[in-house]
Amino acid sequence: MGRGKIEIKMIENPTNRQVTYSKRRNGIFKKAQELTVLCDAQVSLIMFSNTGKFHEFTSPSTTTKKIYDQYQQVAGIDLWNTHYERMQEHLKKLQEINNKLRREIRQRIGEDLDLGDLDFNELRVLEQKMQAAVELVRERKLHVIKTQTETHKKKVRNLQQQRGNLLFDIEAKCEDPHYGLVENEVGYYETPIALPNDASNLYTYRLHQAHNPNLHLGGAFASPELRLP
Amino acid sequence: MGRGKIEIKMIENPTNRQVTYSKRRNGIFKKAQELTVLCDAQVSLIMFSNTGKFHEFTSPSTTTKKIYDQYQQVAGIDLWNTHYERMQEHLKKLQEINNKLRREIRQRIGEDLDLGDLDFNELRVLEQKMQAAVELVRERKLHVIKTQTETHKKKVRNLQQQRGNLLFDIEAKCEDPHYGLVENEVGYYETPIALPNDASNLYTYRLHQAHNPNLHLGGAFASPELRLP
DNA sequence: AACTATTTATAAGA
DNA sequence: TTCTTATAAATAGTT
Repeated sequence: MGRGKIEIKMIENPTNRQVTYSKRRNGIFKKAQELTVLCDAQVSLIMFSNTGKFHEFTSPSTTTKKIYDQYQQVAGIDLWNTHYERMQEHLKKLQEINNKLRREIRQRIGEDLDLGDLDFNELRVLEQKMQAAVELVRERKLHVIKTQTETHKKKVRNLQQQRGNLLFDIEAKCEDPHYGLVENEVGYYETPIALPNDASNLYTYRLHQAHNPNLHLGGAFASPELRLP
Repeated sequence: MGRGKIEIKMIENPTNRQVTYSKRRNGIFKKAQELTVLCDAQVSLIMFSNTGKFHEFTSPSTTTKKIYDQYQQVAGIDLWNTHYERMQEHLKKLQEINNKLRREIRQRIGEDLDLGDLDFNELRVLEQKMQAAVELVRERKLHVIKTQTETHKKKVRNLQQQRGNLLFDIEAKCEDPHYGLVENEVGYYETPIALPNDASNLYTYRLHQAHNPNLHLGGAFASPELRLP
């Protein structure tokens, strides 16, 4: 269909070839488009020229992926097999590791089913390991409780010292006639300080002592009635 | 290009449509083939008729997969993203579970790093669980060793009985003047029987006794010198 | 890219 | 479907 008939073989002249490619490509795309409309078909047409240029046509009613999925269904193959299989293998391996780990845990939990195929020696070794591990956890536990206790002791010591200082201060101020006892007490003890748990009852105790005017505190206080005028 | 010009719109008559589809499909395939040869291009042409019939053309120098791989490179998309991402997620989840399991095991092994962020109470609970598990393993161990011991005891008893029978037989045959003592011994003891571990020394012992002509066995044997002529 | 002589594709009919 | 054939469409070679 042209000025002359041509043989269907590779066009040697690159320019010619490129021109022909362009013309015929358009021709095919047009035909594909017409077929799509005329016959309500779905077409996916992908082309790469020998220079690597890419062109595609896809029927408007579909997408390249849809066509591709359909293609695979019909062809009964999975073009992604390699990739997919590699992932599947990875999944399988992880799953296996997972199961082994679970079994190990179950053994260490002492589940019958998983101890079933261990012989005496294996059980002996397992028991030793577990016992050793329990010791480690126990040590850790003791370490934690020891640390905690020490921290609390320190806090208590601290508070006791604070209390001592307070008493000292109060004593000093009682000897000064300008300071009233009550004001001083309120001023000191109504400050809302957040205290650690274990020290709170100690603090409460001090408060009671301090508020009871009938108690002698370190011999420095006396009830008003007993005071010398 | 035909007896009359046609409008490019869906052919309502199904038969007509089918015929046109068939004719034009062949036309496009021919054009695709020609383009492939003339211009050294790579073409992938996939078509589904509205009745679901599938046809494809692929340039001989390539494959559908190659074309689509190229397509994805050029288009910068991954048609398999959805699928792929789902698998990736699955992998990630498995990996996470894996890590948790490993950590649990490491805790039960007593590794410092993994006990680090447990508080006293958590450690106490863990210790209790582990101790209980050790007990289970110990019980299982004892059960196994008990079963094993009983099995061995049975075997020993069995062998002792066999020995008794043998002695009885030998005694009987010694009283029979037709049987030589030596032949009998060889006949009985050279039979290569596979014996369970713990019974082998017992057997050896019997062999020694039996081969030593100077030992009295149940009073039935006498050394040749002492034998009455 | 446009032109056009010619080849090719195909619509309609058989 | 396939063949035929009149005619539309595509395009090779040219400008």
